[in-house]
Amino acid sequence: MPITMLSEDPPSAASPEAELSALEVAVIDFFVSIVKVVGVPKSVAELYGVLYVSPQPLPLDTLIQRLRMSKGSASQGLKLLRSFGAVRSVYMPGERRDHFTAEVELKRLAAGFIREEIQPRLERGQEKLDHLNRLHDASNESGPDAEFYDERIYRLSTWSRRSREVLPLLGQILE
Amino acid sequence: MPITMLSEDPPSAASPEAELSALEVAVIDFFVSIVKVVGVPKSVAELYGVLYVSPQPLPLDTLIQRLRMSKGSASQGLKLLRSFGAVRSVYMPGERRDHFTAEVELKRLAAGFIREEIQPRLERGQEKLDHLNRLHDASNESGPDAEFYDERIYRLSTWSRRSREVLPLLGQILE
DNA sequence: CTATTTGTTCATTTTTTCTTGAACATATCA
DNA sequence: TGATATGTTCAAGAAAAAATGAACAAATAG
Repeated sequence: MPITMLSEDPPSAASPEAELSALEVAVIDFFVSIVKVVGVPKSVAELYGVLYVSPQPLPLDTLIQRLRMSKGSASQGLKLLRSFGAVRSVYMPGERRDHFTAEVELKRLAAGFIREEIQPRLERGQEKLDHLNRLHDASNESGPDAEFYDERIYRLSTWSRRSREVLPLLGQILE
Repeated sequence: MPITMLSEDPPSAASPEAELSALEVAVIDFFVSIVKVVGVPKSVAELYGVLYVSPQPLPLDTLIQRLRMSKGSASQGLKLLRSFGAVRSVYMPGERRDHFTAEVELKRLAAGFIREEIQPRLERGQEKLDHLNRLHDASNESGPDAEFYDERIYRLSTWSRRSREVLPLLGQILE
């Protein structure tokens, strides 16, 4: 986020091509700094940041102009944000273009992210684990370390189960 | 993990340059499949996988030979794993080289990862948030959307606090 | 129906991240 | 001490991920 985009004026939806305000820059900066935790591209954090501090829903154009971002990135970023439920498109009477607004409940954000990003990975892990179990059952290992292998493989199943138990809880904990 | 490295033989620490066994490949495959959740390089998952199914602690050489990995990657990967507490180096009587063994308690693994990777990021986020708050206090905004901005900025603090509360809990939940 | 606006997809380019390998440091042995 | 073994660091190359921009599709206004 170039410092040169700073503006003293308050952010305004009335002027789509206005520079980002100091407030907007600071909010975006916050989102960009934490978004790496969840492995999402910076551009997505930028989009979310602008929508987060916008009193009005904004159309694609406005986001592109204010963030100096390509249409492709913006379109894909919004698609991702919508899949998480982090952004919704809002009907604006008399407006032809889609307008987007940010979902701001932490609980929902977390739930969407877990559902779309974490769960699928855990499922793929589970498939690998099934394969591993079949392999182990078939081999009928009987060396001196047989017990060790049994234990380690069994432990993976425990991990897998534990993770699947904890994830939904996480959603509940967040208020 | 090339399929050509498959071996029907049981994994053996006695033969450091032996091909990876089918069991080892399957275990590594499992770790590689889930490691993207935590944003750690594949090579690190491979190292951990080999140690996880090894009845004996293994030295760097062995890991390099069996995984066909460069010395640099192996050294750095082990450093990272040690920082998480996912791998410990073990004293082996009469052995000159360091030997490594995997920590297998999910609770400890999670705690180490949170401490080393998540917490620092949240702290940097908190700094950004402090900056944002100073900015907002100084500006003394009074437009029609003043309340809206107040609410959104306040909400970020709530998120930040909530995250810091939940993380330690996570460690406790995992048995 | 046609022209225009709006939005998506995807091949290419750019950026970031990971891996390698060689130089350097450190420790141990003879 | 010098020679060898072990391990780390880091610049450069390779691989992966993200961003761009142009072609395409869909919708709507005239």
